[in-house]
Amino acid sequence: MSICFERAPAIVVSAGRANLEPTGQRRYLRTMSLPHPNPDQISLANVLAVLGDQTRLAIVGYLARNEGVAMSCGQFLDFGSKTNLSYHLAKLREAGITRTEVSGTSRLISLRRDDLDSRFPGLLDSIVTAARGLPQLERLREDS
Amino acid sequence: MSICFERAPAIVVSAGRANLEPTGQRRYLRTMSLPHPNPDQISLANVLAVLGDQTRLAIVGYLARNEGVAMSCGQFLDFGSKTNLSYHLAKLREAGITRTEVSGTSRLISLRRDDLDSRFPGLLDSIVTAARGLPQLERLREDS
DNA sequence: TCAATAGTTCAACATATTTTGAACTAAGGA
DNA sequence: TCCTTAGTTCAAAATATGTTGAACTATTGA
Repeated sequence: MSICFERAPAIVVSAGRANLEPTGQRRYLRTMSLPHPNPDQISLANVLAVLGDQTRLAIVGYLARNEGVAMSCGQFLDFGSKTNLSYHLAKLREAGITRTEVSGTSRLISLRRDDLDSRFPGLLDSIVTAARGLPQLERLREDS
Repeated sequence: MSICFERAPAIVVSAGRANLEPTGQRRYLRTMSLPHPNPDQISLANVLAVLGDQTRLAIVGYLARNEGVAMSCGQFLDFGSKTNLSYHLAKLREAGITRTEVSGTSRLISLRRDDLDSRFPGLLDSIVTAARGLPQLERLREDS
């Protein structure tokens, strides 16, 4: 069991059926880096919207409490199902909140602290601090 | 034209048809204060989710830039239609972000700065500061 | 080379959020 | 008393978001 490949970027061939090779095969983008927004493309409203979700807020809290430790997707399995987690982690990456690096068969997730701090000073810290008093990992499921 | 009465609290009589007197008449709650969450009921995830919307973020930015000035709902008409604004202002109030006071036929909206600051230190300031560089009032419509 | 592992994608469904206009109410002023 | 003003409510439609399982792929290790 594992999770966290995340959605490949939409090299759309025909709407709704992305990443298909001419042969009809899917094309995964494991070896290339996943799309991350540039710092100036990170939108405040989007960051807030993405963090306005129990699951994602808990994930970010967990990342903050373990900053510096390499986190692979599998470590988040308590937060949801494999598929669902893949979805949430993609949201976090696409919003510019996390960075995802490829490392062998797994991926390493980290907070984009520097980018967030310089773009929205104090925001991440105030959120992470406020989130400390919140349900974490084990208590997440039944609370929400 | 005007806006901002906000949804009356659900003194539910039968689901989906709230605030009906036995006579079948609607009951508005103009003269009583509208329901606001207690400080300890303000949820971080909810605050973020509610602010993760262009319109509401712009409203809060506007309130922050005019703190101390009494703001009636009508002043926000540039942010949306009467009905729609009523909806967004209710969301802000229900999340504990704003306070709504009755004053004659209109209502005065203000930020719950003290409550937010003590519950989530630094959060409001970092958001408002970050929002300063964002589209405001006039530019809001075409941007989003 | 082959199996196992890690994670993604798709499609379908479920649910929640936004947006509208028409109908409405409550207070205040003429 | 009646009109105007300010704002709410409802119901319906449009849209967006979150959740699932089955099918899939890429890399690694045996």
